[in-house]
Amino acid sequence: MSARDLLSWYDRCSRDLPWREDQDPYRVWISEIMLQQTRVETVIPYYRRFLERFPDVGALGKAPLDEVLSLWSGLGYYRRARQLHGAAKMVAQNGGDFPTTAAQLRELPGIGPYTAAAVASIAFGEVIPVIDGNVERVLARQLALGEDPRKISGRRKVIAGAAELLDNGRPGDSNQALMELGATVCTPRNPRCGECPLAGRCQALELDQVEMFPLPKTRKPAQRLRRRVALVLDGEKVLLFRRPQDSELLAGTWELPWVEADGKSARDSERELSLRYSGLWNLGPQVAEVRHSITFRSLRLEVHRAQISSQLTVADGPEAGWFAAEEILDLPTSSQVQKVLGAAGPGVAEQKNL
DNA sequence: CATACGTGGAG
DNA sequence: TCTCCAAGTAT
Repeated sequence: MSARDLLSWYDRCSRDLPWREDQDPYRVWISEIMLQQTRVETVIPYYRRFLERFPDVGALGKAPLDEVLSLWSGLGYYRRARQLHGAAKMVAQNGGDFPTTAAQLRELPGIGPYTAAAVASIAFGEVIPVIDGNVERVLARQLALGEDPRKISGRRKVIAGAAELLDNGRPGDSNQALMELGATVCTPRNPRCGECPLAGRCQALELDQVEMFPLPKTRKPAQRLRRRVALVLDGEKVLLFRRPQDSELLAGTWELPWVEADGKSARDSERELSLRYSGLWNLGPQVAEVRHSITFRSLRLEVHRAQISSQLTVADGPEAGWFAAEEILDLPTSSQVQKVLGAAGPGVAEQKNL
């Protein structure tokens, strides 16, 4: 049972993933950004589309931000897309050559300690351990760590453990092996300890308390919110508004007009809509209800048909536009919008019973 | 150091 | 339905 066992396990059992076809820094970088807090299965189709459209850092740097956001639509954490684009411009400016060390990579927007170490070790062979959620969990179990692996003291122990398991000859594979182990064997629930190449050195297993580690994180309870969403149609076209590029939430994406509904009458909502988006609003019947959750908020979206005065001067409010269904596919949108339009979009609204 | 940022799958 | 949380980063 040793670091060598981990690497040989990886050589035998690693998954075939599209970003493992080579060690091109651009491709490794894109995959690492997409994989931040996002599951492998979710990332794969996005990664393929993205690489097809932006095959190299030059292509990405030259592209309009809107197109990048559009290919990111539904993937979440949209700040990643803007920072990716910003970093691509910086790298392209530098002749297309990536920084080659973790310390230099760390300077690029969107690249923190984890991503810098991942790209440096995988693409450039730097001997540096990566610490992600998988590694924290694997090491917390190995060490039966009785403290939060994200706090200073715990983190020190995790780093030491990861460094010990690092193979100096193949740091990239070695790092991926530890993450792969966490993703496929040393899973949060129902770990498959019988298949673990490190089982012999696992203190949590020895105590028969594998699932007790790592210590649970404290979690903020989700807020419950009810919102009224206005579906304004002009023939096949839907009225959408763009969120400001500097908004904290879903920046730069297009959304349907909405207001908080909690404790408010439909009349209140009409007034708020006109205040926020300008124009005169008339809320019609509800045509759908959509549930959606977004970072500690669970949303109940009541979708209403609505009309707006024809003398709407959108120049007074946020950027607005009318779009047909096919056009919306090419727009930066969030998954929330896709859900609502799927449930109550043009042509569907009439068939909905509510 | 705590908090905010999206989303969808699993149990 | 509900809770947890996944290859983190920025503030």
